[in-house]
Amino acid sequence: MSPQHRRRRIPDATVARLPVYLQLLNERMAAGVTNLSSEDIAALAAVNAAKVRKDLSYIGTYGTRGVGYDVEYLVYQISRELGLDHEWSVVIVGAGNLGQALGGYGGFNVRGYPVAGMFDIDETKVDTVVGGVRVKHLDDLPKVVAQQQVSIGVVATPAEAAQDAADRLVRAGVTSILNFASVVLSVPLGVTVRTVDLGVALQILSYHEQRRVAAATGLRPVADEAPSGRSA
Amino acid sequence: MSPQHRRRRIPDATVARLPVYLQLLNERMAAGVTNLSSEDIAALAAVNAAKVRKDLSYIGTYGTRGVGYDVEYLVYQISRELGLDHEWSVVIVGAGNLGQALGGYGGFNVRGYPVAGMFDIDETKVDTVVGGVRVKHLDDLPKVVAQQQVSIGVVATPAEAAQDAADRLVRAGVTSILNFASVVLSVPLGVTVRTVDLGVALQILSYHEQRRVAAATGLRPVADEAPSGRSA
DNA sequence: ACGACTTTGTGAATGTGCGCACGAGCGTCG
DNA sequence: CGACGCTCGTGCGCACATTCACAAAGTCGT
Repeated sequence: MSPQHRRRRIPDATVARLPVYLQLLNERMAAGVTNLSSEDIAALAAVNAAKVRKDLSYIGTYGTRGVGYDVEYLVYQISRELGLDHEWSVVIVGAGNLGQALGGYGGFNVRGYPVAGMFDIDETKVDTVVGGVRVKHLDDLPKVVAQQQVSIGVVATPAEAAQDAADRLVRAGVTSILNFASVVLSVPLGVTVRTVDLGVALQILSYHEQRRVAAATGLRPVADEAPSGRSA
Repeated sequence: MSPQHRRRRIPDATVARLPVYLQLLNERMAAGVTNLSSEDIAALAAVNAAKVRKDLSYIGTYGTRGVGYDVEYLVYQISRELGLDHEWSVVIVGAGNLGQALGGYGGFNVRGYPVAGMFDIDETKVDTVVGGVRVKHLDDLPKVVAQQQVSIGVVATPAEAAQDAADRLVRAGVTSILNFASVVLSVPLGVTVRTVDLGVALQILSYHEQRRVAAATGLRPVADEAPSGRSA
């Protein structure tokens, strides 16, 4: 009835998939496709069609029965839901190996996340230029965050320095942190942290490898039941 | 209890947390701590204590009631369960910005994932040296994978080349893929893929930011403007 | 040696997400 | 203009995940 469909809480699992849909919809749109069914999207995203429909239903009713979804309109709606209708400046803390790669990546700007500043505590790195951005001293962080209305911070420091970096970001007013260090950051309530840890990802993979090896060498009686192979 | 505790299927959610526990246990061990209770671990990992106990119960009963867990023994058990009792060679496909950062990162070797080779299709990149590894042509991939028994591959190519890279990895015999490209890779059953997408991570964060702003400005159902938002 | 205290391990309850299956709407064709 | 076919939106049951709550099992002090 009422369009308060919006603001209804969207499940985390769905929020995690929306960017994936958005990505592939953009790609198909660039290829000239104007309409896609939930089955089509499901195939492209390697998920269940019902899941696609349910996910999309959370952001509103934008499909046409008997036809499918208008790609352009859907892209617009998902983008708006994800807050991509304007740019979100980010600051990067840590100008080491990873920080430099991120700064030079370029993917930030393209996707609507311009790098408002890059910071390091190491004097020898300050004033070097990475990806068109000059590295500033960490003490200048609060000024930049305040002036450029930055709400997202990226932690690209070594593990030892990550908590301090996070503290400084929070104190400066950042409310979302993307953390690349192998540490569990402690932040006050109301601040969102997402950790992307290479080591964790590899260890999850090696767990599966390990099981595969164990299964192949057939050493456990209890092991294999369902032949339903899991994969992505 | 019984030794067949092992090989029981461990829930995905638990597998994703074990590396985090392992990380912090290692850190505390280095700091000289020999024993930790589930409460302690829970505090360090920012999760519920009951969850810690249940997670650990999946890999066996290694705690002592009234005391807690012996850190060293627990580290050993988790490591073994994750397949970290031996090294897993990895190959990296794509020697661009990201590939170079990964190769030079060093984190691979330290954590037991030595880089067996780095590959690119671009002739100008072949034979350059990155992080102590010489880049080889992608055509040499099968040889290296076979000779060094590599089972984990890293895709660090641009999105357009990612599927081809994955296909080559699979054909060469790799069964686990860590994908950094913004694409949903299609692989045969039995191959595990984990995608780490910077764009997705940022978009999840900006979704939360977006909600925060909407909440702060008083729940406008449709806000086509970006108001200046601040939060506590 | 025993009772008080601590902390684990786990059954049961609750919460969250997934996928089937089907009704509801839209377009199309006869 | 009505019947048919396609595809969306969603209610429902199932499986997985999280949290609670407590007995079991150990330690420690006296």
